[in-house]
Amino acid sequence: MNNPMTYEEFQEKVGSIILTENGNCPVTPVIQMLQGKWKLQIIYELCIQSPMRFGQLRKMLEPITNTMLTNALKELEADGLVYREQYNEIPPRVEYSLTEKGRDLLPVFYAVSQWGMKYIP
Amino acid sequence: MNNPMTYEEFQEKVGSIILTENGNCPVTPVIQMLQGKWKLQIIYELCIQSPMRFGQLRKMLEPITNTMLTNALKELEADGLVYREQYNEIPPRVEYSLTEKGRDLLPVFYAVSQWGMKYIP
DNA sequence: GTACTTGGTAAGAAAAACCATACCAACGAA
DNA sequence: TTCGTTGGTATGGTTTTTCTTACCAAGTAC
Repeated sequence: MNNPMTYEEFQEKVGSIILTENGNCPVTPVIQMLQGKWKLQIIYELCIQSPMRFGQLRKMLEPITNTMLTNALKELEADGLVYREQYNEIPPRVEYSLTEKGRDLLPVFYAVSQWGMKYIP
Repeated sequence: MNNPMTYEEFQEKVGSIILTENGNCPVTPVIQMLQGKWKLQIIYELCIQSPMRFGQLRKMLEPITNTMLTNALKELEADGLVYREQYNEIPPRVEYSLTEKGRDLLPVFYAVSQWGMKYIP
């Protein structure tokens, strides 16, 4: 991918890669899953350190609010990207980590960061 | 990436890949650039066929409105992903195509679609 | 018994994204 | 002269997302 492709080469790759057999785009639902102001940053923090407590995450993501962090984590958990472990202690302790499904996004991040390093100044 | 990594292996990859020298995340701005209900679909259509006229795109993306298509295309053009060529004819003719920068997103789409094919039922 | 801790909830306001509808300019065809 | 064409713009309304603020439960330290 370092030499610019011809348009014909590009077309060929697109046809075999982006389209699945039934003609649906598998990219859109993934991007939708990662949408929202905080989700990527949460995943990013959990890449760097895992597990992390709720309060730890909140401090890293300042100025995120409880509400937003809770909602984003719930959705990430519902999508199977994040695992939540609750300990029966007082004051409460809850730890979040990436699942294998979440960690498998690494090649995506790799591709994006390659692009970003080329094009983002 | 077909065999699950250990967490240590994962950490190592993250450290060398996702972080740029200055410590900023290059993933977030890319995802932000692709956010919005229509942008990915526009890029997708332009992958399949390029160049495309405004009206052609609108028909492919039905039920998109003029306003939304115009806005999305403007932003994609401002981000350098889409090229707009206007011809001095009546009735007007305007053609849109992907730039090299836009086409270079292909590895990203590839990585995403690999993930999607593994995890999206 | 009072204050402090953590990991949240609840309710409503503000902001952003999105949509519906109407309109326009300029030329060619009828 | 009127209609149809294309690629938009303008305006205002609805819906979705995000933010603000206040509150809670249950222990522990003082």
